[in-house]
Amino acid sequence: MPTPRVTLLDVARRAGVSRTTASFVMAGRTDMRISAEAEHRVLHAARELNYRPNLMARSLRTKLTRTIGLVSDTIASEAFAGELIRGSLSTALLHQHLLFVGESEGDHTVEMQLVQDMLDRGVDGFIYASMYTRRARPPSGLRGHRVVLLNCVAEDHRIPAVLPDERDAGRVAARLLLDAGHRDRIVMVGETPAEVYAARERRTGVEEGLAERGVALAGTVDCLWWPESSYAAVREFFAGGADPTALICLNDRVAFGVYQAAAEAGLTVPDDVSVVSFDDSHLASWLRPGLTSIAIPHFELGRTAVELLLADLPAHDAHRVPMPLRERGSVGAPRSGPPAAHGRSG
Amino acid sequence: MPTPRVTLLDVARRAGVSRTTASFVMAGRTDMRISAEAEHRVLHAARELNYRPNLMARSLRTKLTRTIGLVSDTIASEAFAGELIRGSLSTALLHQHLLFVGESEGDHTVEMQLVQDMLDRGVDGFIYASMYTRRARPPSGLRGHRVVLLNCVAEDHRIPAVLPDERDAGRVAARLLLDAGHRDRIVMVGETPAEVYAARERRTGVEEGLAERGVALAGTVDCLWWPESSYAAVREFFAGGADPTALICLNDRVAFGVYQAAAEAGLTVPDDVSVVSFDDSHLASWLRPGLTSIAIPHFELGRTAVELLLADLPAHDAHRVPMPLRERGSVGAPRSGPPAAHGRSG
DNA sequence: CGCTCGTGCTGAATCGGATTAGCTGAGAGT
DNA sequence: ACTCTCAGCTAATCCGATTCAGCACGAGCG
Repeated sequence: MPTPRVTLLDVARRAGVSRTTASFVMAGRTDMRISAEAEHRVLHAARELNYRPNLMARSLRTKLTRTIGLVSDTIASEAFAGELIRGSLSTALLHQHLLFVGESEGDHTVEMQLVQDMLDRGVDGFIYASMYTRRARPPSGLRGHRVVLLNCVAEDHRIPAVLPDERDAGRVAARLLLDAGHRDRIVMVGETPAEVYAARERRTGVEEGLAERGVALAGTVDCLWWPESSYAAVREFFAGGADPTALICLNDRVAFGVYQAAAEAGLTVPDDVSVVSFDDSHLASWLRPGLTSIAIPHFELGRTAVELLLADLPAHDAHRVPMPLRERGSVGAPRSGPPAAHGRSG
Repeated sequence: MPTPRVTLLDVARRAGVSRTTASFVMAGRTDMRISAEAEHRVLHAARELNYRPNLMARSLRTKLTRTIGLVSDTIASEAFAGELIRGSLSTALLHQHLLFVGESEGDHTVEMQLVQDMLDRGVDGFIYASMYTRRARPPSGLRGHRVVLLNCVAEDHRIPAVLPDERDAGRVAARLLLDAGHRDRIVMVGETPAEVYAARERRTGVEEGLAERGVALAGTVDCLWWPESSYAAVREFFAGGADPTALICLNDRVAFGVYQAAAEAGLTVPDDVSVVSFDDSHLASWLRPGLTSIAIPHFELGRTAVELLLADLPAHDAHRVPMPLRERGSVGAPRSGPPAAHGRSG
């Protein structure tokens, strides 16, 4: 039954009051005096008729739609995008909001069209999300509207942003190893170009975490953030006689390569060498032993962005979301004595 | 600059015509006579003022919002969900529509709330999507509204549905092997419970495809759709002296297990045994040799659902989307002579 | 007894478009 | 000269809420 929609007038008539009165009761407003009697009649009638306000009509008047636009560069490519959307979505729903989702695929024209289309539909605000943390230039159409950046920061820092707290994650990784007993044979694996936020922050965090207890990195293995690259670099590192007790990998793919190189060098994780990493991708749970990794909190990022948007907080620099440590089996105590001889022969 | 919105009245005034005339020009309607002169003035004014119609106001009158609700059970868990959304999204955008995205996580209450919230915002139609093909009971709130089912079918078959053409995919797999020269030593791997749509259809398709050329399956290896299960079952199969030239795996994870079992039996893919599979997940491209697999067309499924919804086609049984064959290196000609001896010793 | 005041409520305007009904002035037909 | 079209436009209404500006009535007060 495609029921003809019940309007406020229907409710008012049934309750024997004016539309105005019905409206005030439904809005729960107390600044206008309504008798308990009338209020009850209206609520009763609304329930009986199964009244649902027409949000388009309301929006026309109030300029509010209880609707948020999520504009991102990529939805499909990375598996975790789903979690990010899910976090935003469920939080929006909690606040009686709905989410328009749009993806630009990096195309600036598409992005502008999306923003326009959403504005035409009167979204109350925007979440402008990037799938990897970067410096971004949100489209000009967003100026003058409520916006929260997700996983990116604007050039002028005038827009509130939600970011994973990469620096703290670095500190956590450092402390984890220190607590396990490692000290001056901790090495970092992976390049850290200054313009890559996650790289810079993670490294800084690690160094800070170690410095807190008077320790410094024993060295760095420079390589791309891919298994092949880290495998090759770390194999050479071992071959050159290096003898770390722990390796901090800048992401799970790097750690994957490190596992391969360690196995080839006859080293066991974590007995001979401990490994800790960042991202907590699926890979981390697939590896043997399970890789201890510090997760990117995708769901929380989405949740926080929506909370921030709806709370309309002032734009301080950035809101950082803690990155949770997922401990598996790749970190242990360092070998106590001097290192056992090792090599390809075993 | 949070520009105060330009209204139709502003445009009309600037063009020196009435709101009515401006409205007709903007709507591009020809059933009302407007001089070329007036039309030009209106269009010019609209452009000058950068006029954008207020869609809430329009919707209030027309009951159309150019908005679609996508309600699904799961967004995050499966990686391919992104592609499905992306297909729907880009197609909607092409038709000047926007997409509300909602996920129920299987919770019926959440699902109902989502549908209500979307209806309150006047969506023109729904896409009710499932992340794996199944029989579904769309919530009662959808009754009387335009709906397309995506990746699921309703019990009463009264709602148009979009499904991957699994049966045709089965035929394609069969023909691929026949064309490569295989005939009566083709074996299927994976269980096919009647209630699992993909299983039933894929098997039927394979049998049809073979039957077209007078061939029948040489046998079936029964196992779950997971690597461990197929590995164990196929290993036993080989150990029992079975000697297939080709294996049709019911998905890529099954094929993964088959690769392992084949390697262990000293069989090379595709020289000793050809393998073809379904899904075309990432796994297929990761395996060596690359796995020839028949893809689930996620993007196309999303696209087709939106097209169907907007075209308002009558509900015939189901709209089937072709599953494209992705050829890699796992299918070759069968060994010509009698099978070489083989076993664990190679 | 008339006047103010507070309570409880209502009529009408408003938001920005779409749409219906009708008005005007020029040229054609008789 | 007098209707009759018809092209070309406009006034008015509607969609369904929110909200401003009162209005009636009874109690309290001097």
